[in-house]
Amino acid sequence: MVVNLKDIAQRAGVSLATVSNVVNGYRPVGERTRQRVQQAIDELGYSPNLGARHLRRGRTGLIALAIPELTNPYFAELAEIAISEAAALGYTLVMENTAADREAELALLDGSRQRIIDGLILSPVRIGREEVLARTAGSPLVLIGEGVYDVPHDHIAIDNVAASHAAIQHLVAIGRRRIAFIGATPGGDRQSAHLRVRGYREALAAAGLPYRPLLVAGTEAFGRLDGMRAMRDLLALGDPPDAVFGYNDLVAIGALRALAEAGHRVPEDVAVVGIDDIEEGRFTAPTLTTIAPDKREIGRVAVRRLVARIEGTEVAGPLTVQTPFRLLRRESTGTPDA
Amino acid sequence: MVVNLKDIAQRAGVSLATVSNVVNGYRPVGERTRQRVQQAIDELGYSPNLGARHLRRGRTGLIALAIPELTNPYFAELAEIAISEAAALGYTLVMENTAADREAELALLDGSRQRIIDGLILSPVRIGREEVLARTAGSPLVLIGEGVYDVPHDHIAIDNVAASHAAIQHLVAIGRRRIAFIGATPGGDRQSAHLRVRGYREALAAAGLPYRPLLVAGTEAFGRLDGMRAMRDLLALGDPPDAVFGYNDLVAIGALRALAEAGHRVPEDVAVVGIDDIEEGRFTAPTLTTIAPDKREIGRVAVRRLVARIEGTEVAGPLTVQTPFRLLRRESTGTPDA
DNA sequence: GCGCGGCTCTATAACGTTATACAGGTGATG
DNA sequence: CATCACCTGTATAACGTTATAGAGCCGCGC
Repeated sequence: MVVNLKDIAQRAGVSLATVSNVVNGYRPVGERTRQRVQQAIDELGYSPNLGARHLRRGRTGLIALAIPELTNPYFAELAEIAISEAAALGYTLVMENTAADREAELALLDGSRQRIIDGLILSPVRIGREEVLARTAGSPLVLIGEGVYDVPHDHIAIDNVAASHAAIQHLVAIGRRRIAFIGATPGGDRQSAHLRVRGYREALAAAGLPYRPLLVAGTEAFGRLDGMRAMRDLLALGDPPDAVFGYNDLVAIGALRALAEAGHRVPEDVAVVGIDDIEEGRFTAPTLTTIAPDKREIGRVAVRRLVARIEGTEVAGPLTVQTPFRLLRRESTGTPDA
Repeated sequence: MVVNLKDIAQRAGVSLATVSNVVNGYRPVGERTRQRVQQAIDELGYSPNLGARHLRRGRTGLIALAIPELTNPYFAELAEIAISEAAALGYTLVMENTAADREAELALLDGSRQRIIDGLILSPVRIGREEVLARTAGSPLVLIGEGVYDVPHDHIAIDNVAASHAAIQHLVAIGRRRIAFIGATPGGDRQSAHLRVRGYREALAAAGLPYRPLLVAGTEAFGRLDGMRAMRDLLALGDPPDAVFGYNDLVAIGALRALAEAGHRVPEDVAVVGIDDIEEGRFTAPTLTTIAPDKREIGRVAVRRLVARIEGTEVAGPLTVQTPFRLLRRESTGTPDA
């Protein structure tokens, strides 16, 4: 049997409204009656019907986290953090899988889906500034990752150019000169790829190294398979690279596999660096040097900002938050950290 | 502005109830009026308020998938499948992370959480038959994975004993004699570990090989780190194994890492097999032989069964469904499939 | 011509909650 | 002693939907 407010009210001999006030403290209740009501709640085991509450309040208590692929460990780790953070704030997080599909992202931005969620955390991949600005749905939106949008929404991300720059700088520091990049997008439609290429070029220039277009490999997607294929192509060049920087850890891990298959030693012949610090990279042979974003920070700030917007709480700080990152040196660049 | 049934009714010049009937076809509506209403819906862009609908219907349209860890790629892949299957059936799937915690699993089984979801798909880890039977919450429950429960709920899983047996059989077939198992639980509290050890012992016996307790390594959890540590311990034995079967792919991948660090060749010195067929295993060096469960089938059947129970539809077949699996031979056992 | 069944559509009462307006009682104040 | 403000608690109207009961209309059969 399901217990509702009316049952409690009868049991405690008070009105419906009083019970409601005890439950959510909207208005003060005398100490004696409060105790009687509380006792009735405990005895009957009441928990509010969220559907009804949400109908009345106009909110559902649900927020969505939309990511391009759950099977990318980076996003799985991020989701795990966001789920627990949301739960701590009294919200339930539902995952949306956009599959890096433009239509899916657009549908989320102003779709009917919105009727059920109070707010959306979106990791956009295929859409840009215009699409975000054209958004009609009223519920709060927080963007994570990717590029620079300059839109009236919170945006949490690392500085992609600086992160890429740091990775290349490290490769230069260990003496590499022919450094390749895997994971540029032909059409330039993934902003973060564009930014990471920019950091790559800036770092090369800063080190006085030439920019060789042949060493920049485009990929269709950003998984292990893409990295492996691109690495094979690079190895087929007359003068192959002595280092590779992957768009993310998955791509870099695919490159590791291609290098192993072709009999090249890592890092002696080719050094490899990725981005994301997924756990997998701590167990590859060799272990993978990577740029580690602060996933916990990203997940927490994104959820907190969103909830603050939903509840109309004051939010401190600028719209765009750049979260810190650091370089983790492992075997794939030959110089593991202590 | 948010459009509701009343707006549509006014616009189309019909009653509220008629619009509702057009929307969800509860009762027949004349062709002419249906068209007028449909046109109004299209023009004003109506989508139902799910909170209100759910309050009225007594259902929320939400189902939960509770798994021990989202960062295990096996579960991430499974979740991706379940999410899309649920969406296809008109349900929204929310993820619950039990973190392999007994209290969390119990709370899900009969907790207040239930008020918001219509049904639960649970991958139990720390609870057994009694706890499931003691469940008080009324909403449907579907179990996935793990052991044999014999409870009045649908249960989707592979035959763990047979799967384990098949893996060992393969190792025997390629000539291995000292076969270790990594991922037994000391207390025996994870049922599937128990079953996989049983399959291991049965296969050894069938091959006329002795059961050596020293070659069965327990682990705290079932991640890469656990596998790595256990493998190190096995290598420290006076007479190390010539093959290893991991509780899952993650454990096996940890073992691969330990073997590489210690300078052992795989598969020449030690062959390695896992279970789960996570994508990662197709890119390790060497690639990982594994038992591949049919994840798509598991995810689909679990969601469909649950939805059928929720909606009171007739369900064919027995409560316990054993989904198929197959052995994928890769480099870590030296005999890749064609 | 009248009654009756069948077909559309309408009016309305829930579902369980929260917020508003109001009522009753008490203590302080003029 | 009357008045007023305050504090607790109550009655009730929403929120947007669906399901039930019933009303109007038309055609058919006697």
